[in-house]
Amino acid sequence: MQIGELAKRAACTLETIRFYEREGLLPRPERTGGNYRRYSAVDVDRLAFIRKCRSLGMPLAEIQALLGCRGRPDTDCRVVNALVDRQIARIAEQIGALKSLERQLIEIRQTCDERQNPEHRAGACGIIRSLGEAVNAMGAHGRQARNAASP
Amino acid sequence: MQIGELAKRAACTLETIRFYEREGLLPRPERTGGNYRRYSAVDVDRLAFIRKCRSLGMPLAEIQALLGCRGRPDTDCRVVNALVDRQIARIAEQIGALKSLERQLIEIRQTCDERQNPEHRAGACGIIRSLGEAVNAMGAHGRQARNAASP
DNA sequence: CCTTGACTCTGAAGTTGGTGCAGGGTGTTG
DNA sequence: CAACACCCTGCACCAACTTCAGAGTCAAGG
Repeated sequence: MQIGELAKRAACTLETIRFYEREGLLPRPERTGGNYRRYSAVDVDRLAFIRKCRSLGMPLAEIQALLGCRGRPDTDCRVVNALVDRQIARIAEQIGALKSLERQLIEIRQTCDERQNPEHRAGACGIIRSLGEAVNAMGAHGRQARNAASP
Repeated sequence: MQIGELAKRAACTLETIRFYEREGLLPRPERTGGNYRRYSAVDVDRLAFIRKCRSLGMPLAEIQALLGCRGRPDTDCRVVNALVDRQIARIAEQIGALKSLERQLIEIRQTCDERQNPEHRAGACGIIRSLGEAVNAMGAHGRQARNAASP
């Protein structure tokens, strides 16, 4: 099959596939006479694995490691467990950080009391004041949720 | 004060300050004879505001808008409310997506039964198998948590 | 006066995980 | 032979910074 078919089966784009190839997650495939990439069922499996891992939020470097374990069945699978555990820990940490953000935002939101500010002037708005105050007792050890503001 | 002092007070790096200047979030400051940036208390406040908003996960474009509201006290503060509400909604959505990931990862983690696989061989590890399976009934409408895997 | 060290400057490139586009080539069908 | 779908490469772009190279500034010590 060619790249469009593979993309359809993995529900991703052609660009993503070529990107994974550049990054070394997918092997360089054979080419047809017209220089088209040609893929097989093995590639479908491998790409499905990668996309599944990505959908679980794993970084490509760790997916790379998991693919290695997958290819060598004698690998100690505690390596695999460790990677998954690390991912679980990361996600849990992010959830914690986001919940903290959510609490703070809701608190800040409530400082705009519509009754005390019936003309809706920003100068009297508690939100602007709240946001000007120093960061107090933020989430944990100085590390912030770096990507909390993704689109 | 010069940039290092401002960075210390805002608990950020020099590069971040220069970056905000390039992006138009901080005004271009006066310079000393030696071409060093010189800042005042107003800049400390403004930067603190920006960092607070960033710590709450807001994108720079929205912080820009909030800074505008902050500068013009007659602005209708419902604009501010809308920005904060939007941010709360984003955070809530992200928490939901991450919780779904967490559930899936924990489920997958449990497929490595240490009793059934006493030699810890990856070939017999249920995790590798689970990760190869198709993505089934993932979080909501095809949209994934793009940045779930931030370091 | 000179040197050392702390501080600052600019501009460019790297990070992550892709997305989008321009400008072309290939292959099938009518 | 034209239209169209499909594919190719290589580069630029997104957010929000971070890192780096190479150079300039300034105060204190010898």
